[in-house]
Amino acid sequence: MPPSHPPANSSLESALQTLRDHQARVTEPRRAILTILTSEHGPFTVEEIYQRIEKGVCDLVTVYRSLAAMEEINLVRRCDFGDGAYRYEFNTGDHHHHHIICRTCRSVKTLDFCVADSLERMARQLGYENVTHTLEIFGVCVNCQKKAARAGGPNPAVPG
Amino acid sequence: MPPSHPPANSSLESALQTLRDHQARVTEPRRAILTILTSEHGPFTVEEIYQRIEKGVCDLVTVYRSLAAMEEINLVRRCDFGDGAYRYEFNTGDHHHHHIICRTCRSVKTLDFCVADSLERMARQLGYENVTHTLEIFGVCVNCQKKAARAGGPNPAVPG
DNA sequence: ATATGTGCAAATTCTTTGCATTAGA
DNA sequence: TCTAATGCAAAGAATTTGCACATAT
Repeated sequence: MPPSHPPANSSLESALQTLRDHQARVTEPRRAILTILTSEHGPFTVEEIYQRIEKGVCDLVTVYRSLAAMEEINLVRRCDFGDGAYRYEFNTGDHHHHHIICRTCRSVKTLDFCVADSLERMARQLGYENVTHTLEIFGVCVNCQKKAARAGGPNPAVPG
Repeated sequence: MPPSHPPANSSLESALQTLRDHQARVTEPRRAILTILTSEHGPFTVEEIYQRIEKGVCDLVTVYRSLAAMEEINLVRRCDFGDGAYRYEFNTGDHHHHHIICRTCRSVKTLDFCVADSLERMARQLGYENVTHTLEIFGVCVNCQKKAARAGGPNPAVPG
């Protein structure tokens, strides 16, 4: 018999604890947001998170405010895919990773390591403190390449 | 090979030529924008570029549209410092570089090399095409550290 | 001559703020 | 209790769009 199961969602639990540790309150909206971010992976826009929350639980503005508060205590990380809307993802400790974003379908692949640590180190050597970085990679994924090929081939064939 | 063009303000001239090569027209606003971007270094917000242009030469909207057109043909590069406004800089060929942005005073230092080429290569190996990336480093510069120390350092040092 | 670029005004989109009310600790 | 968090409405900021007019090629 399993004695005491590790909590079904330990990330969620420790996230809630992190809130408490920072004298931030554990409210229903925050719990809902963190439930989403600790289970589904991949950065979401504020709107996307909002739509995943059961209707009526909270306002869109609350999602904005909660995420801002969570970013401040490093519970979540804000990503910028350069399309005008910030995205948030759960911050799994200091295990840094990065994304490859498909420029066409906006799908996201996660790269589980980081090449920029050396850059951060250099920034520190230049005298900077509190160094962080953002790095995103963009491209067109295989699927979208295929679709494009099927649709309008490499030669649009404009008649003379 | 065309005969060697005299490199007067070579960056500006070749930028204008790039416009022509893409059947984009060389207008006064565009010339003004490129003059700024090829002489002053460091990415500027649209507003900053606009304010550097002699008053009356063009509308703010034209700066937006011109920069968008120029980005499409890779004449300029768009940077994102995560503060809500995009920034543009002249794209010096494929010689990639990156920035260290001071989180406090927003000053920018340029790093003349790039560590992310390997990441791009990997993205290509994963099947992605047309791969690019964005990478920015954030920190607090030496000056701002000093100011902070002078102002309200870790120990307010009440005399007596 | 004609497609391309521009100005002006208004619309869109994402995000933030003010303030009265609610609810965690 | 008592401060932090929320809802609602409205403001704000950056960017985009529509359309008549101007202009580079």
